[in-house]
Amino acid sequence: MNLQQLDILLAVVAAGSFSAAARKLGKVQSAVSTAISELEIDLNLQLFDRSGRYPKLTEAGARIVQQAQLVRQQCQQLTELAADLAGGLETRFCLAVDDEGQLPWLAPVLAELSAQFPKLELQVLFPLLEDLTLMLERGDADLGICFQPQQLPEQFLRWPLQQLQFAAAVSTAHVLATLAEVTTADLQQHRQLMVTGRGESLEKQRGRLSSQVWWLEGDIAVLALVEQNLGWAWLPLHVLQPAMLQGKIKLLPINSEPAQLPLQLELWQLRDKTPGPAGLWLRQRLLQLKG
Amino acid sequence: MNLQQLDILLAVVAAGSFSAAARKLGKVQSAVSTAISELEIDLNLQLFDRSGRYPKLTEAGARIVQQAQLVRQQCQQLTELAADLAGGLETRFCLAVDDEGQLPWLAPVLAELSAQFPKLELQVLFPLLEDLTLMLERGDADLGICFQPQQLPEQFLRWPLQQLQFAAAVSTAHVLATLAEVTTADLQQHRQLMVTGRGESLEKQRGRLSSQVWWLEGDIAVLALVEQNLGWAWLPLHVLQPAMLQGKIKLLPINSEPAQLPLQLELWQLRDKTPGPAGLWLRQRLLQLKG
DNA sequence: TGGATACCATCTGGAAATCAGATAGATGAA
DNA sequence: TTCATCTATCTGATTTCCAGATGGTATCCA
Repeated sequence: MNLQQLDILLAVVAAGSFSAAARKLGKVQSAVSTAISELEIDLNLQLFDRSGRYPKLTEAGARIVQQAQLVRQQCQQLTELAADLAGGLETRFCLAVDDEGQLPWLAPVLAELSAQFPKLELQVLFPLLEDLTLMLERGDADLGICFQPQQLPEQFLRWPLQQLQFAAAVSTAHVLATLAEVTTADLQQHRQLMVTGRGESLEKQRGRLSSQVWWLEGDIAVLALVEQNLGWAWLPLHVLQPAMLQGKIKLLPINSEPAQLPLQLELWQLRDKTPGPAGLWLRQRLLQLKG
Repeated sequence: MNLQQLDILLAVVAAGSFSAAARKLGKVQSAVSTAISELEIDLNLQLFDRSGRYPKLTEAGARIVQQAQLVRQQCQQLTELAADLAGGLETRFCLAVDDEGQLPWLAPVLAELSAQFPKLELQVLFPLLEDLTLMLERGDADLGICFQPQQLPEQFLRWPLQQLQFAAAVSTAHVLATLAEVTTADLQQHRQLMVTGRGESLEKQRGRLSSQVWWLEGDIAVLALVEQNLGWAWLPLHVLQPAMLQGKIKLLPINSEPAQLPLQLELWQLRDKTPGPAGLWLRQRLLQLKG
């Protein structure tokens, strides 16, 4: 069996006769005739009923044509994939996002990415803090979305994205929730819930006020424990919102500083790495999203 | 691009080297080498890194191999389908069942059929009474499951299947449900709900007692209207059972005849039609189900 | 370091498949 | 019946395909 034979078979079905298919394929009629004959021999099946003026598909032939179309589609996909890869498309693209709390605004962009690069194999991971920079450094991730750090690393190219508002929150059942105004001294006396990566770093101490801290991997986990009244925490507003609307938690009104603390979100990429078309597209799309 | 090239590619990946693949394929090493080379030229992609002793798939090559396997699978399916069809497998098999109320016991058999003939294209229809015989006669259906008729047709081969128990039932809210014993005279005075096909026939009058009848296509519809207290009906016990357990309907105790009326289920096939392997298997399986 | 082994790329002549064109027979419409 | 159009088959020329030989390279081991 042969790909050409299948192509010819499909052409014959589309054109309605061997001769017409031959004309359309730029071949001689005899070529088509023999190709079909040999396909019939190979499959040990009569595909056409030639008793009339025009060849007519047998029932078995019709089934075979269906399957032949599937084969052709897969071949088509293969050549398209090859063309994409030859054009430099990444075989695998890994986006590292600091915390899955970003997903709500990120998911629509990923949907666009999927439409733009249907053959791309995408991986989205949520490493926190220094875990993310480590992945970028190692080349395990191609592009990173994270918060502006206190000490700026040299090996990365960085672009600003949107600002996220952080606020301090507690369960409505918490002692702090009863106060009309809260001081940092108040905060220091209660357990603080904080986000951590899997290693140690200075970065994760940012925002620490309390001496007693529980560390959790991810905003979602922190929020869950805040709801369970296990402490207070700084969290992005959009992560807090649903629980606030349900009346489970309350924002803390802090006296000496603004109740809401803005943090700059950034897009990172290893300086000496040239991204492929999907990486370029995604970078550009994320930057224009900011404006 | 070529099917052979893809085969060779897969063989190389499996064997780990061009030479080993050649040995396994019964070809010369040069054939494999040129085949891969030309595939690379066709796809405009480097599939292997040849810098080492053994060729190593590139990342792009790995993606291509995945897709090549899909192509091969579809081709495999095509040849298997061709072999099945060449072996006489029906391109399409239509089973006609008198009423979908039979499905509970029939579905497991169809599951077995699916396992036995995975490539078969099955159609299951539920024509009633004379609609079913018409479909068999016309060749629209290959095998029929229906009730033993009053006048026996000559053009069919017939095999007995199991017996089904029929009973008369009404809604628990019906006047007849209050009686401790019911006579045919009682039944004659209330609306009877009966099954009908889409045409007219004598057969559908069987079991008619009342002068006032509503006709419905199928037991399910009849049961639904019985539950709505729109009349009484003869129905198979296994159709009545769920509604009985829910207390929606009640069986009628009839004085002069047994409360339950058995009807013989039969398997039908056009006398001069030779079935394919799936038809033969299904017939045999249904008959051994009876014993 | 040098030899042995297994690997890949390339070349070449002969075998095999493929193709275009010609021919003959068949069908269906006018 | 005639004519246009179809399919099957044959044939010689071209092209492709293949096995084998050869040379260069990577890896292992003494």
